[in-house]
Order: sequence, then C-alpha cells, then structure tokens
Amino acid sequence: MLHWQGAPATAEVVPLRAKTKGTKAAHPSVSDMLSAMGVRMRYARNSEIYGEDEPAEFVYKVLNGAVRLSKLMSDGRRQISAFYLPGDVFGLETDDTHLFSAEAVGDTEVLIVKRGAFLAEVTRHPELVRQLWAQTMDHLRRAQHHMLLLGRKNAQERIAAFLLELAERLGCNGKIRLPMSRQDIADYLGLTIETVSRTLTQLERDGLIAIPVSRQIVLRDRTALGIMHGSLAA
Amino acid sequence: MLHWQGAPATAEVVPLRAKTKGTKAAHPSVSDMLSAMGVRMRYARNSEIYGEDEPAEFVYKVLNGAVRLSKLMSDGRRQISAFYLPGDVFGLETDDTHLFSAEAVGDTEVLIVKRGAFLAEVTRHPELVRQLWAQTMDHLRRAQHHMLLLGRKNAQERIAAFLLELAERLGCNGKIRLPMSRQDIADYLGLTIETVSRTLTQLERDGLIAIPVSRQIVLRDRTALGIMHGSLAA
DNA sequence: CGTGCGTTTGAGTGAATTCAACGGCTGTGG
DNA sequence: CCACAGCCGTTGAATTCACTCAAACGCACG
Repeated sequence: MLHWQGAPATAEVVPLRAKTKGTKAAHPSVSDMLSAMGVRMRYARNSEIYGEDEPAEFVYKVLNGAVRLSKLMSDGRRQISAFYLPGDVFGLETDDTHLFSAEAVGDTEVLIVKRGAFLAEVTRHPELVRQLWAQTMDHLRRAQHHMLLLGRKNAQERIAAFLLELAERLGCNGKIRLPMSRQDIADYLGLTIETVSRTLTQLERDGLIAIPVSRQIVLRDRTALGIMHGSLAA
Repeated sequence: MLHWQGAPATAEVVPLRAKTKGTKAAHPSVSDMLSAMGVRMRYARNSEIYGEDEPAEFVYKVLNGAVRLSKLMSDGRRQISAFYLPGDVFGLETDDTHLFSAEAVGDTEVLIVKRGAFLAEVTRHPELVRQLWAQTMDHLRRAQHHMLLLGRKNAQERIAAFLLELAERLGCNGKIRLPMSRQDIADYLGLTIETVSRTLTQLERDGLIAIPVSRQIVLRDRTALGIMHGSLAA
C-alpha cells in the first residue's frame, strides 16, 4: 500500500513580492501580513512542501490548489489529518520541527514567509497573535470534528460528511471539483480506496449525488446527506 | 448503547480563593493566573461540567481526577475526543458555545474562572496570550496524533498507544491507575467495550502487561508496546 | 496503438461488532 | 450475616462491514 514514491520536488519561485513596505504600520490581519511579506511559490502535484521531522523554517498560505498534511507509517499506511484549501495558513507549530509532512495535492501555489521573520512581526502586533491563536483553535475544532468521523462512523457517514465539509469549505453550491484523488480521500477518512469508490457509486445509485467525471461530484440531496452524517444529537 | 443517564450534577464550591491580589503585576504563567483567580469546584463521578451547545462561560483547570470531552450522537454512539488530566486547562474555544460536553470521569476537582474575566486579564499580558496559543497548538498536536490511532490502526495498536500515552501523561513509571472505565476507553479509541476488554486480556496473556485489578495496569514490556503502536516511519 | 495511472467492480476473507450470558465486586436491606 | 440487586467487566458465538486480493475498465499521453 505504498503510495507515490515521492515525486520530484519541483518547486519554483515565481515572482518576488514587495518586501515590508517602509512603514511599520500595523497589519490589520495575518492574511495581509503574509501577502506583504510572502514569496509566491509553485509546487507540482504530489511534491513535498516539507517533510516529517524537518525543521519548521517557514509559514505558508495556500493561494490555489490544495495541500495535504499527512503521516506515513513504516508499513505504508498513511493518515491524512487535514487538507488545506485556498486561504488557509499552515506550517506553524509549537515545536520547531514538523510532525507531519505537507504535500501539494494538485499543482499548487502558496505564499511562504520565513518563520523567524513572521514570528518577529507577529509579536510586534498583539492583535495578530490573537488572530493566529483563533486560527489554531479553529484547526483544533476541525480536528475534533474529524475525530468524530474516524471514531465510530461507517463508510457512508464518512463520505457524506466529507462531501458536505468540502462543499462548504470550497464555497461551491453543490458542484464539487475534487482537488484530491480517491487514495487521498481514503487516507483522510480512514478507509481503503476500494471502499471509497464503492460508497460513492452506491450514493450515486441512491440518487444522493452524481459523478459526471470521477473528479467532480454533484450533491443532489444535501438533506439526505446531512441526515446520514448528522446523526449527532444536540 | 446509551450510557449513563446523566448522573445528578452534584457540583459544589469548596473554598474561595483570594481574588486578584491588589497589584496588577504580570502573571508569570497561565497556571499561576488561574490559581490566583480561580474558584475550586468539586464534581462527582460522571457529572456534567458543561454540555454541548451550552454557552462557554468559564475556563477550567483540572486539579485532580480526570475530565472527558465527548460528543453524543442521536443513536447513542459516543466519541471522546480527549481526556484532561491534572494540570490541563480546558473549556476555551473560539466560539462562545461549547461544541463538546465535558464530564468528570471520576470524582474530580477543578479550578474555574469566568471566561470574560479570564480573557480580560489575559489580554493585558501578551505573554499569556502566547502561552495560551502554545497550549492550543499542543492540544491540536495531540488531536492530530489521536487521528492516527482512529484512522488506520487495529485494536491492539490503539490499546498499546493509549496505555503508553496515559503512562507518560500521568508520569507514572509503568503502574497505571486508570481513572476511566472500559466504556470510556472504548469511546476514546473508537472501539467497543468488548474489544477493549478482549484486547487487554490478550496483551496480558502475551505478557506485555499485567492487570492485577481492572482499574490498574502494569506495563511489563514497554518496548514491545512501543513497537506495536510505533509503526510510524520517520 | 500501446503504456501507465487512477478508478471501478467482483469474490472471498477477516477483524471487530453485535447479541447474549456469565462472573465478580459493592452496597443495601432484611 | 446472608441475600439480592446493580454495575462493571469478561467471555463466547454468530454476524457484518470493510478489507484484501484480483481483474478489468477508462482515460490521457507519448
């Protein structure tokens, strides 16, 4: 079950954004600050952005494409703990060593900033620290939500939840263009690729979704999907 | 599979710690600040500290005992996303509504502080914000680690990982006094109570652990346990 | 037109679940 | 002191859902 043999890390710098513009005026948001300080980089499909146990040198923000945060076990099993979509900031951890690796799901562009410079700038603006804290809490919330899936849900419930989550995060009304492969979905949901495939075709047979092409999914009955996954009580 | 029918929420205030002592001197740590501002409360076994969808009014720190953070599905399935042990701070989220409920695992004492007062005080000391941010990152790290278990590990690996994690967090050298029931363990690891029981007795037969009484577990072969759970590659 | 990759589908297996019964401990009350 | 109930944990037998192994399909690309 060993997946990709580490596609060549084809990453190239594209332009060179203007550096911190003279004035040390407060940055209204983390996003703005990254835009001001960041360098745009392009990563090819399946290339590694950083690896497990590597020193955490940079902070990243997804511009387009998608990034997966994953960990590989010695026997080839892989767990993807999160997908980062455009707008998401990632790569920041307490440790200065990454515990998971980050890879580009498809061809992906990110902004990168030196961790040291980033933290120095952030520290200067208490508001930014609060924002980053809030962001981390949000990631934690998402991780906790994901545990619900992984813990005690069957394949249908996982897939349903996944599709609804993705539709919401991509902000698309029912027509999802999947950035990731079936294998990625499987490793995210704790299933095998075969089970993901079977479950999707079953959902299509039941009329809850349509799959015009494999990387595109149309939510036909969001209510029904919500009911299957939303077996959460108040 | 509906567990406890909500034991009476027997919570009582014990003493009344000194309020913010005159001077607004910087608090060196979040822990100190909670100790200074907090009120000691006692919660009986299985009583609810706060419930899902309740407004987040307080911040808590475990003094002794243990707390579980859980969510219940309408059909009775339960997922425990974390256990909080003495020293852990919990109850702080971006939302001002709790997404999970928190219950005392055994008889438990916690310090509680009004969320508003807490945040006001924290905001006054940038260092505290950084500390809390680091704490949240740590919780995130733990959540991600937990996902590895829930995603693609078998029962033995989950139990082994759980025992090692608990031994480390409790700081006990091999002799674990379990604060929680088998059902709690099952709901934390995404297994059934029967599977937990069977797996534990199997590990005992194999000589990796000893179970003098059900709530006490002795790690006999940590290396072997580490190998089973540690099938993580570098 | 073949090759390679990602996806789908089928058949058989297996690990964990479900259903069910039993054992041990604790506290209560006769 | 014993009897009994209630809870928690263990054990057994049968079932099931997702997994493994295997093959075929479709599509893109050289």
